[in-house]
Amino acid sequence: MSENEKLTEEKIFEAATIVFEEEGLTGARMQNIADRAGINKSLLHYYFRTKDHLFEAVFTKLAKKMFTKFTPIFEKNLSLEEKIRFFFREHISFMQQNPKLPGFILNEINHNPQRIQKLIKNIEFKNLWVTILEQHKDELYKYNITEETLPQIMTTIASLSVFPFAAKGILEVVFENFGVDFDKYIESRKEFAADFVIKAITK
Amino acid sequence: MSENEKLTEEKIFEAATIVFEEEGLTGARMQNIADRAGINKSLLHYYFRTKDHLFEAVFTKLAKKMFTKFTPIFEKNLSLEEKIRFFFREHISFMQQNPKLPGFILNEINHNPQRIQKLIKNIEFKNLWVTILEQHKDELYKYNITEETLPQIMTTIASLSVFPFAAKGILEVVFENFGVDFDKYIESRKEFAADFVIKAITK
DNA sequence: ATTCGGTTTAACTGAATGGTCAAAAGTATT
DNA sequence: AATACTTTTGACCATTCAGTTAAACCGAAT
Repeated sequence: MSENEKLTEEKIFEAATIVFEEEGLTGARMQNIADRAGINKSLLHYYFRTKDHLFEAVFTKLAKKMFTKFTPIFEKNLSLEEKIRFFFREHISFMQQNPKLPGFILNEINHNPQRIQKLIKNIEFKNLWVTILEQHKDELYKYNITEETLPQIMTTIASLSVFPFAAKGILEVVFENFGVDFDKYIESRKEFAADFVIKAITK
Repeated sequence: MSENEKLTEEKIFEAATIVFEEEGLTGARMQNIADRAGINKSLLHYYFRTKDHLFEAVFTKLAKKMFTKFTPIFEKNLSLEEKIRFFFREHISFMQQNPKLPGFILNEINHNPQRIQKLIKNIEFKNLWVTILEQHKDELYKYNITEETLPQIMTTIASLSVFPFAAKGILEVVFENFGVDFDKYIESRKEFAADFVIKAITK
């Protein structure tokens, strides 16, 4: 039954997502995934032939989910400052709901960098830069942004948003000693990071 | 012979460091480590009884190496601005020589957060804050730093320094599309990050 | 009711892997 | 040179794990 089939596949996918995020590709066990999905291990191999197939499916979906969160900024009709604020709000909110995603993706890509090539090969980077340049010609001059500093600024923005989640395991423990609550810290980071960047790039 | 013993143990340690950094705890194979060290697999177990022992030894050493790079700032007799510049120069230089370390440590801690507790339990965080407060009382007022914003600023500084290495696998591929060289990017980041932070916190 | 497609299960396989053991090789001590 | 010790090795073991197989199950079409 196709109805049923989608259901099992969905169950497997969800279970695999949890286990892979938690244990990584090498640490994940097919038996563990099967147990979580409430099915037999053979059924895993019936739906996804090998562990690598299953991982590839899960990883691709999650990575796309993550990276597509970066792109809508280029489409919106907002000022640069508004875009920066919009990005931090949206991106951090997304990660609040998927806190293990950043660490998982960073780790798996570091471990196997070829993986990313498939994901971003269909992005036109030249166009992307041209788009920004056209949309914000005047603003780029108003701020300290040149073709030279753009990579620094882009990675800085990504840093401020992603790092707290990638380092969650450390920060939670360190914060405990300072009496800081991680969730509140994250909540206030949406605005702090935006303010910080805007302040830094304003002439 | 103790001379020889140190040598083999050192060889094992170096081999294990490379393999663990590359493959992680779960992905690393004892046979692989033995091969790289040019010794028999049994000898691994003679020096470090189990895989976990060996990992614990390697991880602890690397993590200490990493975290101690954060502390000397608190001892130096420099202005806050000088300290920030000093930190980015030193910390990024250190990671240039150990580019896989950040990703490795972040990942292993996320996977097993208890690990970090052992490492930082002997750091007195209350003292640390008092130290900063006393050393830079006037400066903290001069800049936009309060006890409220300190966690945000500390993690921001860490972000800017660590993230490019934690995301190395992604950035290298993305940069390629922009014609940017990762090593040059890192080199210029030492100054950029310092400028960026100082600009942002200056009233 | 029977056949037929897809689905699910239990039992199994073979390779990989962490770890052990007893013997060999090497070194220091007397 | 004999003894006692540590270091190194190769063969071996038990377990874990991804993946296979053949049979049972189940709902629908004939």
